[in-house]
Amino acid sequence: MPELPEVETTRRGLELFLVGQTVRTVVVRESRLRWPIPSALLRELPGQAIQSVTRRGKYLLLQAAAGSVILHLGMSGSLRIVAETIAPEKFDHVDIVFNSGDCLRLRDPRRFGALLWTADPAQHKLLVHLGPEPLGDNFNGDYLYRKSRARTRAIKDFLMDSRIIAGIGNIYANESLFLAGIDPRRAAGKISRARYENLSQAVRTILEQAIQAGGTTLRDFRGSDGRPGYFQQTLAVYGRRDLPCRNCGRPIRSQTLGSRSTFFCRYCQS
DNA sequence: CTCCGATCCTGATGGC
DNA sequence: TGCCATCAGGATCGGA
Repeated sequence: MPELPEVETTRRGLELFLVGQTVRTVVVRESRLRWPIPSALLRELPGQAIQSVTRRGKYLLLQAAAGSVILHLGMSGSLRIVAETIAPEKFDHVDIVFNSGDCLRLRDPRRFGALLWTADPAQHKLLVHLGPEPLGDNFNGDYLYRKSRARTRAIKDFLMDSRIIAGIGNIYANESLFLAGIDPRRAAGKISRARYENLSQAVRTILEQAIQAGGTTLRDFRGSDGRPGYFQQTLAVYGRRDLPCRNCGRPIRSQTLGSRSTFFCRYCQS
């Protein structure tokens, strides 16, 4: 599934290809995604040139003069650049077609993704409440420490709250907490400043490593999109229930936390 | 503030 | 072998 690192890698690839291209038309074969594709997008986007491709959390933004396309890949979304003459396959729901004859094709079997239009991304409902970027300058141990005071919810739940930090999914919350040696069930408000410093570093490290891994696999994202668990070999705890901890060898535990599967080592995380 | 369940959807899985 | 039931999973939202 596309996580922040994969979205970032996709962004880098799209940026090279899309900036400067002008949209000729938008072809919608299935409008029912997470939200219906707004008619404003079909009305406003044709004729617009893509000025930049940016990312906010797991959202991709294609910015044009009149507004921005907001893209989210959900669980199963993928994007490819193909010639418009290539026949779409099942689940290829939308083409954004450019004057060049190429198009940006969105495939999304589960349709948890989104394709939206906004005149002003800074004001958009989905983006305006997002916390800082985990790889940005405003994210550090101090920030987490301040935000978490008097909070009783589990640290993992806290980390996955996009209003606190943008774009940390289940996998990276699990992995970051393992690297930082913090028990995912621990109350956010009872973690020391020093441990939050560790945690913020761990989040950065994990995401940067995954971007590297994603970069390798996604280099040819324009071609096919087959990519089986690019970060899989590196995962320390996620999906490793009952397998030996890579640190101490004891079995990885799993339990549901905040209605999400959670993996951790009882001995290496406290 | 916090937790819970529902929601959107399909591929993967596990049981029979 | 095949069919059916279950469920994961990102993010939002309403309700307790």
